[in-house]
Amino acid sequence: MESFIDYLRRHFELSEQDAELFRSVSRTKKLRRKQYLVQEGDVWRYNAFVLKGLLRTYSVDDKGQEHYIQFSPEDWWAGDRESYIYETPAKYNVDAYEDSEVLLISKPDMEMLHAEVPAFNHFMRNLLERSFIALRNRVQSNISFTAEEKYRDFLRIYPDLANRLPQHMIAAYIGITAETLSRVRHHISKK
Amino acid sequence: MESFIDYLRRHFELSEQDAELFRSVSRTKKLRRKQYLVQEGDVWRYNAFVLKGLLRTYSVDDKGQEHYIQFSPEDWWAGDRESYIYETPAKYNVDAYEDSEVLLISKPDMEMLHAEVPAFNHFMRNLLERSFIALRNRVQSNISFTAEEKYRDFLRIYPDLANRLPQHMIAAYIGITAETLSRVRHHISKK
DNA sequence: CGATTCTTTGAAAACAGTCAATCTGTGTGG
DNA sequence: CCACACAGATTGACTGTTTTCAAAGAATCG
Repeated sequence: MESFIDYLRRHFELSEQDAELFRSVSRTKKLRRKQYLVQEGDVWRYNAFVLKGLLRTYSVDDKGQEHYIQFSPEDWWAGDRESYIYETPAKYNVDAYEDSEVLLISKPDMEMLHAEVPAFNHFMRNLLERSFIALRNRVQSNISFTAEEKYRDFLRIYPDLANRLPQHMIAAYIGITAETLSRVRHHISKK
Repeated sequence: MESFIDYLRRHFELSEQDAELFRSVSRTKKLRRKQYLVQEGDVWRYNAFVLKGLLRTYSVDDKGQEHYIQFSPEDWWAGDRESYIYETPAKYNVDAYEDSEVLLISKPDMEMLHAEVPAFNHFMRNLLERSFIALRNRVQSNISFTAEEKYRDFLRIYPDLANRLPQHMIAAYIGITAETLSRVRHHISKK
Protein backbone atom coordinates (compact mmCIF):
# COMPACT_ATOMS: atom_id res chain seq x y z
CA MET A 1 0.00 0.00 0.00
CA GLU A 2 2.84 2.40 0.79
CA SER A 3 4.17 2.06 -2.74
CA PHE A 4 0.94 3.73 -3.85
CA ILE A 5 1.56 6.65 -1.49
CA ASP A 6 5.14 6.83 -2.81
CA TYR A 7 3.80 6.90 -6.34
CA LEU A 8 1.49 9.79 -5.50
CA ARG A 9 4.33 11.67 -3.75
CA ARG A 10 6.52 11.28 -6.81
CA HIS A 11 3.90 13.15 -8.81
CA PHE A 12 2.56 15.84 -6.49
CA GLU A 13 2.79 17.24 -2.96
CA LEU A 14 0.79 15.11 -0.56
CA SER A 15 0.36 16.00 3.13
CA GLU A 16 0.44 13.24 5.72
CA GLN A 17 -3.18 14.03 6.46
CA ASP A 18 -4.20 13.51 2.84
CA ALA A 19 -2.06 10.38 2.65
CA GLU A 20 -4.12 9.05 5.52
CA LEU A 21 -7.28 9.85 3.55
CA PHE A 22 -5.98 7.78 0.65
CA ARG A 23 -5.12 4.90 2.96
CA SER A 24 -8.55 4.98 4.56
CA VAL A 25 -10.35 4.35 1.25
CA SER A 26 -7.89 1.86 -0.22
CA ARG A 27 -7.91 -1.85 0.07
CA THR A 28 -5.57 -4.34 -1.48
CA LYS A 29 -6.34 -7.51 -3.33
CA LYS A 30 -4.01 -10.29 -4.33
CA LEU A 31 -4.51 -11.95 -7.68
CA ARG A 32 -3.04 -15.25 -8.69
CA ARG A 33 -1.89 -15.80 -12.23
CA LYS A 34 -4.91 -15.98 -14.58
CA GLN A 35 -7.30 -14.73 -11.92
CA TYR A 36 -9.81 -12.21 -13.24
CA LEU A 37 -10.05 -8.69 -11.93
CA VAL A 38 -12.85 -7.88 -14.38
CA GLN A 39 -14.61 -10.44 -16.51
CA GLU A 40 -16.44 -9.65 -19.72
CA GLY A 41 -20.03 -8.80 -18.79
CA ASP A 42 -19.26 -7.49 -15.28
CA VAL A 43 -19.82 -3.85 -14.45
CA TRP A 44 -16.57 -2.41 -13.15
CA ARG A 45 -16.91 0.11 -10.32
CA TYR A 46 -13.37 0.52 -9.04
CA ASN A 47 -10.05 2.07 -9.78
CA ALA A 48 -7.26 -0.46 -9.60
CA PHE A 49 -3.66 0.56 -9.12
CA VAL A 50 -1.10 -2.18 -9.69
CA LEU A 51 1.21 -2.55 -6.68
CA LYS A 52 2.95 -5.65 -7.90
CA GLY A 53 2.78 -7.94 -10.91
CA LEU A 54 1.32 -7.46 -14.36
CA LEU A 55 -2.28 -7.32 -15.53
CA ARG A 56 -3.62 -7.56 -19.04
CA THR A 57 -6.78 -6.19 -20.64
CA TYR A 58 -8.10 -8.07 -23.65
CA SER A 59 -11.12 -9.16 -25.62
CA VAL A 60 -11.81 -12.52 -27.16
CA ASP A 61 -13.44 -12.69 -30.59
CA ASP A 62 -15.74 -15.28 -32.17
CA LYS A 63 -12.81 -17.39 -33.27
CA GLY A 64 -11.34 -17.49 -29.79
CA GLN A 65 -8.61 -15.05 -30.77
CA GLU A 66 -7.42 -12.78 -27.96
CA HIS A 67 -6.78 -9.09 -28.65
CA TYR A 68 -4.74 -7.21 -26.09
CA ILE A 69 -5.75 -3.65 -25.44
CA GLN A 70 -3.48 -2.88 -22.52
CA PHE A 71 -0.82 -4.26 -20.22
CA SER A 72 -0.58 -2.81 -16.71
CA PRO A 73 2.64 -3.43 -14.77
CA GLU A 74 3.52 -1.88 -11.40
CA ASP A 75 2.55 1.78 -10.98
CA TRP A 76 -0.05 1.65 -13.72
CA TRP A 77 -3.80 1.62 -13.48
CA ALA A 78 -5.99 -1.21 -14.69
CA GLY A 79 -9.69 -1.80 -15.28
CA ASP A 80 -12.23 -1.20 -18.01
CA ARG A 81 -12.74 2.54 -18.35
CA GLU A 82 -15.75 2.18 -20.60
CA SER A 83 -17.59 0.04 -18.07
CA TYR A 84 -16.50 2.35 -15.23
CA ILE A 85 -17.64 5.57 -16.91
CA TYR A 86 -20.86 4.39 -18.54
CA GLU A 87 -21.65 1.69 -15.96
CA THR A 88 -22.23 -0.83 -18.74
CA PRO A 89 -21.12 -4.48 -18.86
CA ALA A 90 -17.41 -4.74 -19.62
CA LYS A 91 -16.40 -5.69 -23.15
CA TYR A 92 -12.95 -6.66 -21.96
CA ASN A 93 -11.43 -9.11 -19.56
CA VAL A 94 -8.79 -7.95 -17.14
CA ASP A 95 -6.75 -10.63 -15.45
CA ALA A 96 -3.37 -11.20 -13.82
CA TYR A 97 -0.68 -12.44 -16.15
CA GLU A 98 1.77 -12.63 -13.25
CA ASP A 99 0.83 -13.14 -9.60
CA SER A 100 -0.15 -9.62 -8.68
CA GLU A 101 -1.38 -7.29 -6.03
CA VAL A 102 -3.67 -4.37 -6.73
CA LEU A 103 -5.03 -1.52 -4.69
CA LEU A 104 -8.73 -0.83 -5.09
CA ILE A 105 -10.61 2.43 -4.63
CA SER A 106 -14.36 2.49 -5.20
CA LYS A 107 -15.95 4.95 -7.61
CA PRO A 108 -17.63 7.07 -4.87
CA ASP A 109 -14.39 7.20 -2.88
CA MET A 110 -12.50 8.18 -6.00
CA GLU A 111 -14.90 11.02 -6.63
CA MET A 112 -14.46 12.14 -3.05
CA LEU A 113 -10.66 12.12 -3.46
CA HIS A 114 -10.90 14.18 -6.62
CA ALA A 115 -13.00 16.76 -4.81
CA GLU A 116 -10.98 16.82 -1.58
CA VAL A 117 -7.46 16.73 -3.00
CA PRO A 118 -7.16 19.19 -5.88
CA ALA A 119 -3.54 18.21 -6.61
CA PHE A 120 -4.64 14.60 -7.09
CA ASN A 121 -7.47 15.69 -9.34
CA HIS A 122 -5.03 17.70 -11.40
CA PHE A 123 -2.56 14.84 -11.59
CA MET A 124 -5.18 12.33 -12.74
CA ARG A 125 -6.43 14.75 -15.35
CA ASN A 126 -2.92 15.12 -16.66
CA LEU A 127 -2.41 11.36 -16.65
CA LEU A 128 -5.56 10.97 -18.72
CA GLU A 129 -4.31 13.56 -21.21
CA ARG A 130 -1.01 11.73 -21.57
CA SER A 131 -2.73 8.37 -21.90
CA PHE A 132 -4.89 9.83 -24.64
CA ILE A 133 -1.82 11.02 -26.52
CA ALA A 134 -0.16 7.62 -26.15
CA LEU A 135 -3.28 5.95 -27.50
CA ARG A 136 -3.39 8.31 -30.44
CA ASN A 137 0.19 7.40 -31.26
CA ARG A 138 -0.82 3.78 -31.14
CA VAL A 139 -3.55 4.43 -33.69
CA GLN A 140 -1.01 6.20 -35.86
CA SER A 141 1.19 3.10 -35.69
CA ASN A 142 -1.76 0.83 -36.45
CA ILE A 143 -2.85 2.63 -39.58
CA SER A 144 0.51 3.48 -41.08
CA PHE A 145 3.14 0.89 -40.15
CA THR A 146 4.11 -2.52 -41.50
CA ALA A 147 4.34 -5.52 -39.15
CA GLU A 148 8.07 -4.95 -38.63
CA GLU A 149 7.66 -1.24 -37.94
CA LYS A 150 4.87 -1.93 -35.47
CA TYR A 151 7.09 -4.35 -33.59
CA ARG A 152 10.05 -1.96 -33.54
CA ASP A 153 7.76 0.76 -32.27
CA PHE A 154 6.53 -1.49 -29.48
CA LEU A 155 10.12 -2.27 -28.45
CA ARG A 156 10.98 1.42 -28.44
CA ILE A 157 8.04 2.38 -26.25
CA TYR A 158 7.91 -0.63 -23.92
CA PRO A 159 11.41 -2.14 -23.81
CA ASP A 160 10.77 -3.57 -20.34
CA LEU A 161 7.44 -5.17 -21.22
CA ALA A 162 9.04 -6.95 -24.16
CA ASN A 163 10.99 -9.08 -21.68
CA ARG A 164 8.07 -9.89 -19.44
CA LEU A 165 5.58 -10.94 -22.09
CA PRO A 166 5.46 -13.91 -24.43
CA GLN A 167 5.74 -12.99 -28.09
CA HIS A 168 2.26 -14.10 -28.99
CA MET A 169 0.82 -11.53 -26.59
CA ILE A 170 2.93 -8.76 -28.07
CA ALA A 171 1.77 -9.89 -31.51
CA ALA A 172 -1.88 -9.69 -30.45
CA TYR A 173 -1.24 -6.23 -28.96
CA ILE A 174 0.16 -4.81 -32.18
CA GLY A 175 -2.39 -6.61 -34.34
CA ILE A 176 -0.39 -9.30 -36.12
CA THR A 177 -0.20 -13.08 -35.69
CA ALA A 178 2.39 -14.86 -33.56
CA GLU A 179 3.81 -16.54 -36.67
CA THR A 180 4.30 -13.24 -38.44
CA LEU A 181 6.04 -11.82 -35.38
CA SER A 182 8.34 -14.82 -35.26
CA ARG A 183 9.26 -14.22 -38.89
CA VAL A 184 9.73 -10.51 -38.35
CA ARG A 185 12.12 -11.23 -35.49
CA HIS A 186 14.02 -13.70 -37.60
CA HIS A 187 14.32 -11.09 -40.32
CA ILE A 188 15.51 -8.39 -37.88
CA SER A 189 18.15 -10.70 -36.37
CA LYS A 190 19.66 -11.38 -39.78
CA LYS A 191 20.64 -7.73 -40.20
CA MET B 1 -19.91 32.39 -31.60
CA GLU B 2 -23.36 31.86 -30.09
CA SER B 3 -23.44 28.30 -31.36
CA PHE B 4 -20.53 27.66 -29.00
CA ILE B 5 -22.51 29.05 -26.06
CA ASP B 6 -25.46 26.90 -27.17
CA TYR B 7 -23.17 23.88 -27.25
CA LEU B 8 -22.01 24.57 -23.70
CA ARG B 9 -25.60 25.07 -22.52
CA ARG B 10 -26.64 21.75 -24.02
CA HIS B 11 -24.07 20.08 -21.77
CA PHE B 12 -24.18 21.96 -18.49
CA GLU B 13 -25.80 24.90 -16.69
CA LEU B 14 -24.16 28.16 -17.71
CA SER B 15 -25.10 31.51 -16.19
CA GLU B 16 -25.29 34.57 -18.42
CA GLN B 17 -22.35 35.98 -16.47
CA ASP B 18 -20.20 32.94 -17.21
CA ALA B 19 -21.34 32.96 -20.83
CA GLU B 20 -19.98 36.49 -21.03
CA LEU B 21 -16.68 35.23 -19.64
CA PHE B 22 -16.50 32.65 -22.42
CA ARG B 23 -17.30 35.29 -25.02
CA SER B 24 -14.61 37.59 -23.68
CA VAL B 25 -11.80 35.08 -24.25
CA SER B 26 -13.05 33.67 -27.56
CA ARG B 27 -12.18 34.83 -31.01
CA THR B 28 -13.29 33.37 -34.29
CA LYS B 29 -11.23 32.57 -37.34
CA LYS B 30 -12.39 31.71 -40.82
CA LEU B 31 -10.51 29.06 -42.74
CA ARG B 32 -10.76 28.51 -46.44
CA ARG B 33 -10.62 25.02 -47.86
CA LYS B 34 -7.08 23.59 -47.50
CA GLN B 35 -5.97 26.39 -45.18
CA TYR B 36 -3.89 25.19 -42.25
CA LEU B 37 -4.93 25.64 -38.65
CA VAL B 38 -1.81 23.85 -37.43
CA GLN B 39 1.08 22.87 -39.63
CA GLU B 40 3.54 20.10 -38.83
CA GLY B 41 6.35 21.67 -36.81
CA ASP B 42 4.27 24.46 -35.26
CA VAL B 43 3.64 24.53 -31.55
CA TRP B 44 -0.07 24.63 -30.97
CA ARG B 45 -1.24 26.79 -28.06
CA TYR B 46 -5.01 27.03 -28.54
CA ASN B 47 -8.21 25.15 -28.19
CA ALA B 48 -10.21 25.24 -31.38
CA PHE B 49 -13.92 24.57 -31.43
CA VAL B 50 -15.44 24.05 -34.86
CA LEU B 51 -18.37 26.39 -35.43
CA LYS B 52 -18.87 25.55 -39.09
CA GLY B 53 -17.25 23.29 -41.66
CA LEU B 54 -14.98 20.30 -41.29
CA LEU B 55 -11.35 20.04 -40.25
CA ARG B 56 -8.99 17.12 -40.64
CA THR B 57 -5.93 16.07 -38.64
CA TYR B 58 -3.35 14.00 -40.47
CA SER B 59 0.30 13.15 -40.90
CA VAL B 60 2.22 12.64 -44.10
CA ASP B 61 4.79 9.85 -44.29
CA ASP B 62 8.02 9.56 -46.28
CA LYS B 63 6.15 8.26 -49.31
CA GLY B 64 3.79 11.21 -49.31
CA GLN B 65 0.97 9.06 -47.99
CA GLU B 66 -1.54 10.87 -45.78
CA HIS B 67 -2.80 9.20 -42.60
CA TYR B 68 -5.93 10.69 -41.06
CA ILE B 69 -6.06 10.72 -37.30
CA GLN B 70 -9.21 12.72 -36.80
CA PHE B 71 -12.02 14.56 -38.54
CA SER B 72 -13.66 17.46 -36.72
CA PRO B 73 -17.06 18.64 -37.95
CA GLU B 74 -19.26 21.24 -36.23
CA ASP B 75 -19.38 21.01 -32.42
CA TRP B 76 -16.12 19.10 -32.19
CA TRP B 77 -12.73 20.25 -31.04
CA ALA B 78 -9.66 20.31 -33.25
CA GLY B 79 -5.93 20.79 -32.79
CA ASP B 80 -2.91 18.71 -31.87
CA ARG B 81 -3.28 17.64 -28.26
CA GLU B 82 0.27 16.35 -28.04
CA SER B 83 1.72 19.69 -29.11
CA TYR B 84 -0.70 21.54 -26.84
CA ILE B 85 0.08 19.51 -23.71
CA TYR B 86 3.82 19.04 -24.11
CA GLU B 87 4.45 22.28 -26.02
CA THR B 88 6.42 20.38 -28.65
CA PRO B 89 6.32 20.85 -32.43
CA ALA B 90 3.21 19.30 -33.91
CA LYS B 91 3.56 15.94 -35.66
CA TYR B 92 0.25 16.45 -37.42
CA ASN B 93 -1.26 18.91 -39.81
CA VAL B 94 -4.72 20.27 -39.15
CA ASP B 95 -6.44 21.98 -42.04
CA ALA B 96 -9.90 22.81 -43.32
CA TYR B 97 -11.39 20.25 -45.66
CA GLU B 98 -14.46 22.43 -46.13
CA ASP B 99 -14.57 26.21 -45.75
CA SER B 100 -14.81 26.51 -42.00
CA GLU B 101 -15.04 28.75 -39.02
CA VAL B 102 -13.43 27.97 -35.70
CA LEU B 103 -13.48 29.55 -32.29
CA LEU B 104 -10.12 29.92 -30.58
CA ILE B 105 -9.33 30.06 -26.88
CA SER B 106 -5.71 30.41 -25.78
CA LYS B 107 -4.13 27.98 -23.37
CA PRO B 108 -3.92 30.47 -20.44
CA ASP B 109 -7.53 31.52 -20.98
CA MET B 110 -8.57 27.89 -21.11
CA GLU B 111 -6.87 27.23 -17.81
CA MET B 112 -8.63 30.24 -16.33
CA LEU B 113 -12.00 28.93 -17.55
CA HIS B 114 -11.34 25.54 -16.03
CA ALA B 115 -10.57 27.16 -12.69
CA GLU B 116 -13.41 29.68 -12.73
CA VAL B 117 -16.20 27.51 -14.10
CA PRO B 118 -16.23 24.15 -12.32
CA ALA B 119 -19.09 22.82 -14.44
CA PHE B 120 -17.07 23.47 -17.59
CA ASN B 121 -14.05 21.80 -16.04
CA HIS B 122 -16.17 18.79 -15.20
CA PHE B 123 -17.68 18.68 -18.67
CA MET B 124 -14.30 18.82 -20.41
CA ARG B 125 -12.96 16.11 -18.17
CA ASN B 126 -15.90 13.93 -19.07
CA LEU B 127 -15.44 14.69 -22.76
CA LEU B 128 -11.82 13.60 -22.50
CA GLU B 129 -12.87 10.36 -20.82
CA ARG B 130 -15.34 9.66 -23.58
CA SER B 131 -12.85 10.54 -26.29
CA PHE B 132 -10.39 8.16 -24.69
CA ILE B 133 -12.95 5.36 -24.79
CA ALA B 134 -13.75 6.09 -28.44
CA LEU B 135 -10.07 5.98 -29.29
CA ARG B 136 -9.66 2.70 -27.46
CA ASN B 137 -12.48 1.25 -29.51
CA ARG B 138 -10.71 2.45 -32.63
CA VAL B 139 -7.58 0.58 -31.57
CA GLN B 140 -9.70 -2.50 -30.99
CA SER B 141 -11.02 -2.18 -34.55
CA ASN B 142 -7.51 -1.64 -35.92
CA ILE B 143 -6.01 -4.73 -34.36
CA SER B 144 -8.86 -7.16 -34.81
CA PHE B 145 -10.92 -6.35 -37.89
CA THR B 146 -10.56 -7.07 -41.60
CA ALA B 147 -10.76 -4.23 -44.13
CA GLU B 148 -14.49 -4.80 -44.62
CA GLU B 149 -15.22 -4.90 -40.91
CA LYS B 150 -13.23 -1.71 -40.35
CA TYR B 151 -15.26 0.06 -43.02
CA ARG B 152 -18.59 -1.16 -41.65
CA ASP B 153 -17.52 -0.04 -38.20
CA PHE B 154 -16.69 3.42 -39.54
CA LEU B 155 -20.11 3.68 -41.19
CA ARG B 156 -21.80 2.62 -37.98
CA ILE B 157 -19.99 5.20 -35.86
CA TYR B 158 -19.84 8.12 -38.29
CA PRO B 159 -22.74 7.69 -40.75
CA ASP B 160 -22.85 11.45 -41.37
CA LEU B 161 -19.12 11.81 -42.02
CA ALA B 162 -19.28 9.07 -44.63
CA ASN B 163 -21.31 11.42 -46.85
CA ARG B 164 -19.08 14.43 -46.38
CA LEU B 165 -15.74 12.78 -47.03
CA PRO B 166 -14.22 11.29 -50.18
CA GLN B 167 -13.59 7.57 -49.95
CA HIS B 168 -9.84 7.84 -50.10
CA MET B 169 -9.85 9.86 -46.88
CA ILE B 170 -12.02 7.31 -45.13
CA ALA B 171 -9.63 4.62 -46.36
CA ALA B 172 -6.64 6.47 -44.92
CA TYR B 173 -8.52 6.91 -41.63
CA ILE B 174 -9.19 3.20 -41.19
CA GLY B 175 -5.75 2.22 -42.46
CA ILE B 176 -6.42 0.69 -45.88
CA THR B 177 -5.81 1.90 -49.44
CA ALA B 178 -8.42 3.66 -51.56
CA GLU B 179 -8.38 0.75 -54.04
CA THR B 180 -9.08 -1.78 -51.33
CA LEU B 181 -11.94 0.34 -50.02
CA SER B 182 -13.41 0.54 -53.51
CA ARG B 183 -13.32 -3.26 -53.76
CA VAL B 184 -14.79 -3.68 -50.30
CA ARG B 185 -17.69 -1.40 -51.27
CA HIS B 186 -18.22 -3.33 -54.47
CA HIS B 187 -18.29 -6.53 -52.49
CA ILE B 188 -20.76 -5.15 -49.96
CA SER B 189 -23.12 -3.88 -52.67
CA LYS B 190 -23.32 -7.32 -54.26
CA LYS B 191 -24.97 -8.79 -51.18
C1' DC C 1 9.74 -35.80 -15.84
C1' DG C 2 5.50 -35.07 -18.04
C1' DA C 3 2.36 -31.70 -19.45
C1' DT C 4 1.63 -27.45 -21.09
C1' DT C 5 2.69 -23.39 -23.31
C1' DC C 6 5.39 -20.96 -26.48
C1' DT C 7 8.13 -20.50 -30.67
C1' DT C 8 9.62 -21.73 -35.06
C1' DT C 9 9.19 -23.42 -39.69
C1' DG C 10 7.04 -24.79 -44.10
C1' DA C 11 3.64 -24.71 -47.68
C1' DA C 12 -0.48 -22.94 -49.40
C1' DA C 13 -4.09 -19.63 -49.48
C1' DA C 14 -6.14 -15.32 -48.61
C1' DC C 15 -5.75 -10.67 -48.34
C1' DA C 16 -4.31 -6.18 -49.18
C1' DG C 17 -1.11 -3.19 -51.71
C1' DT C 18 0.94 -1.34 -56.02
C1' DC C 19 0.91 0.38 -60.50
C1' DA C 20 -1.32 1.82 -64.50
C1' DA C 21 -5.25 2.74 -67.19
C1' DT C 22 -9.88 4.06 -67.62
C1' DC C 23 -14.09 6.06 -66.21
C1' DT C 24 -16.98 9.53 -63.81
C1' DG C 25 -18.47 13.71 -62.18
C1' DT C 26 -17.54 18.54 -61.11
C1' DG C 27 -16.20 22.92 -61.73
C1' DT C 28 -13.63 26.51 -64.30
C1' DG C 29 -12.19 29.42 -67.80
C1' DG C 30 -12.32 30.58 -72.57
C1' DC D 1 -22.27 26.81 -73.21
C1' DC D 2 -18.76 23.92 -74.32
C1' DA D 3 -14.17 22.04 -73.72
C1' DC D 4 -10.98 20.91 -70.72
C1' DA D 5 -8.70 20.06 -66.49
C1' DC D 6 -8.85 17.93 -62.23
C1' DA D 7 -9.93 15.12 -58.43
C1' DG D 8 -11.95 11.01 -57.20
C1' DA D 9 -13.46 6.24 -58.10
C1' DT D 10 -13.10 1.98 -60.35
C1' DT D 11 -10.94 -1.92 -62.59
C1' DG D 12 -7.36 -5.29 -64.00
C1' DA D 13 -3.14 -7.65 -63.55
C1' DC D 14 0.43 -8.37 -60.71
C1' DT D 15 3.21 -8.38 -56.50
C1' DG D 16 4.09 -8.75 -51.90
C1' DT D 17 2.76 -9.36 -47.28
C1' DT D 18 0.33 -11.59 -43.86
C1' DT D 19 -2.59 -15.31 -42.39
C1' DT D 20 -3.83 -20.01 -41.94
C1' DC D 21 -3.04 -24.64 -40.92
C1' DA D 22 -0.15 -28.17 -39.49
C1' DA D 23 3.78 -30.03 -37.46
C1' DA D 24 7.92 -30.06 -34.98
C1' DG D 25 11.12 -28.10 -31.56
C1' DA D 26 12.19 -25.48 -27.41
C1' DA D 27 11.31 -23.73 -23.05
C1' DT D 28 8.86 -23.57 -18.72
C1' DC D 29 6.40 -25.03 -14.74
C1' DG D 30 4.31 -27.79 -11.33
